[in-house]
Amino acid sequence: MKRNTWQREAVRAALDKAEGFVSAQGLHSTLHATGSPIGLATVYRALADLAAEGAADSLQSPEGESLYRACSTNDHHHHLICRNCGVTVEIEADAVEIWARNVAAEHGFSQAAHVVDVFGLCAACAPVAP
Amino acid sequence: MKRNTWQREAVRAALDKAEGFVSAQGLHSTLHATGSPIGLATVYRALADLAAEGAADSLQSPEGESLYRACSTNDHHHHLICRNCGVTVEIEADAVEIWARNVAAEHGFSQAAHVVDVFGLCAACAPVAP
DNA sequence: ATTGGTTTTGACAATCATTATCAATAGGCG
DNA sequence: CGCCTATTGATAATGATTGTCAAAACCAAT
Ligand SMILES: [Mn+2]
Ligand SMILES: [Mn+2]
Ligand SMILES: [Zn+2]
Ligand SMILES: [Zn+2]
Repeated sequence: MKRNTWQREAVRAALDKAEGFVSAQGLHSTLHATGSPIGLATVYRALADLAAEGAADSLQSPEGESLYRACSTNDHHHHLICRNCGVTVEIEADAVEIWARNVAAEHGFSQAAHVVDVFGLCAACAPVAP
Repeated sequence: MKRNTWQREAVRAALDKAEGFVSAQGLHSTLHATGSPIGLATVYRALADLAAEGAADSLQSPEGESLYRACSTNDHHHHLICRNCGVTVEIEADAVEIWARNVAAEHGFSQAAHVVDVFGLCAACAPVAP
């Protein structure tokens, strides 16, 4: 049985407060900055748990770091992410879902999953990082 | 000026022979297995160069490892990848390109790039890894 | 409220991929 | 051939992530 600890709640809360996708290291830094003595390994475990139970979305940054986000919906969706400030827009696109399913089927692939993310500069960041 | 070394050619050749996406570590192992004394750092550098000059495609595996492939075309395209054996199918889909461009524009994002990959089990691997 | 079994934590070590060093090596032009 | 310099590779360093395990915290049952 899963137990309730302030550490898990702290991670959940910090993830909710975050503007966009954040790394485990980054979230740990943020938590420490606010006075929390939570351990780094615990942050990693909490984020992995949240992702496993569907309470958080995760993706690999272009640099290969694992990033997490508390999304507003638990339905399957994708993201438009600012590569400068991390702000994220949730995107639903049935057309892409159907396309992915068909592409896999047409080539005899089963148990297909897909990674669809768009990275760019948000309107606020476009001026500062041309 | 860039010099020609047998190491660069060895990496290029090994990448051509590979069925699908491979990691730097994996390619280095393969090269060693065939008797090549090439160094690991050199494989990393050669792959980075090939990717930078557009001669190879690269992507992040779901586990966060960088994978490379010598694709048949240098045009922009995406991939359908067997997560068991690595065999890869190159996919072109204008509909997805247009969708990605529009999604970014609609939300005021500029300099947008996208990651679109489909992972599944190829027809040959479906039986062995249900 | 106290107990006791089980889960969770966290400091630290261990992994693993990737990158940085830097002396030795080897292209390639004159 | 000889020199200059890009490249190599053994090795150390880095950085994210995971493993270890004794101590601390949960929580259901007393
Ligand atoms: Mn989708
Ligand atoms: Mn595309
Ligand atoms: Zn931004
Ligand atoms: Zn396969």
